Amino acid sequence: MLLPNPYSADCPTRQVLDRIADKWTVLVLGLLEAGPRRFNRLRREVEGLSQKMLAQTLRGLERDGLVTRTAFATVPVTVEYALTPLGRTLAAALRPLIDWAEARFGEVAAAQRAYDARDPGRDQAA
Amino acid sequence: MLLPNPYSADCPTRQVLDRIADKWTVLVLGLLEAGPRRFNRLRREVEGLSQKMLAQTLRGLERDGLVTRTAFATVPVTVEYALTPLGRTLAAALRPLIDWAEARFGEVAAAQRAYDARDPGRDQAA
DNA sequence: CGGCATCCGCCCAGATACTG
DNA sequence: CAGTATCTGGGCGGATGCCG
Repeated sequence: MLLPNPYSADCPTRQVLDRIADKWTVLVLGLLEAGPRRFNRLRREVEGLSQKMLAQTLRGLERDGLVTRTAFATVPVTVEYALTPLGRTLAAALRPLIDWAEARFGEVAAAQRAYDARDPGRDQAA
Repeated sequence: MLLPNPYSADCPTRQVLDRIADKWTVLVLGLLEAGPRRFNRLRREVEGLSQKMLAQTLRGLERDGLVTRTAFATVPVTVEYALTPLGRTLAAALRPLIDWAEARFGEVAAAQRAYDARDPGRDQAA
């Protein structure tokens, strides 16, 4: 087998990264890591996530074998989403990223302010 | 200070995650982790990355204090991009994700095939 | 409750041309 | 080489309405 190379356009790892690149995937996976959740609960817990995008995100995750969708025949119907074992391994791989964001966001924000405040024309020279 | 909460729309960590969510950021950071790179080299090494999107991505990374841009007064001009210390910590946090993609993409692809081949109407019930 | 279908506006990304 | 400027179209995502 050829080495997987995300820098090649047709490599499957690119598809995987593209899914992660989805605006909501990381957040949804993060919530499901704590336990199964119902549709509207996820919707409420991720601020700014529309019902359409949530449905779309969940279908994509289900298709990739990362979450399971289970419908209970209650009235009205109840649907629960949960991580698969594979999904749990991805959530674990994402953990350092979440931690980084929480630990370093202050430095990023400071860099942004410094960048925006500097002389617009200037340039790092050498 | 309030706890950073990526699930709140106005939390700065959301901005950080949104940057990672960029289609190209992870790939560019991955390349720069191996050492400084010039503009056109990056462009060539990431298949499918247009010059416009690369410029845009690099400007965003520079603004966030994750990469430095250094211009050499050669003819024609030479520009080199390199990770900052902060950028290196992010690249390190991204490593498990890259490794996951390379290790597990086969399972994801298999799940996709199984999903697409199944009876379109069916549904996981309980 | 948990969706799907439809419509639509807006932004993003590609293509192209030009510049220091 | 390393960009910026401008135009343009397609698609993403929001809003709304309907259904099991």
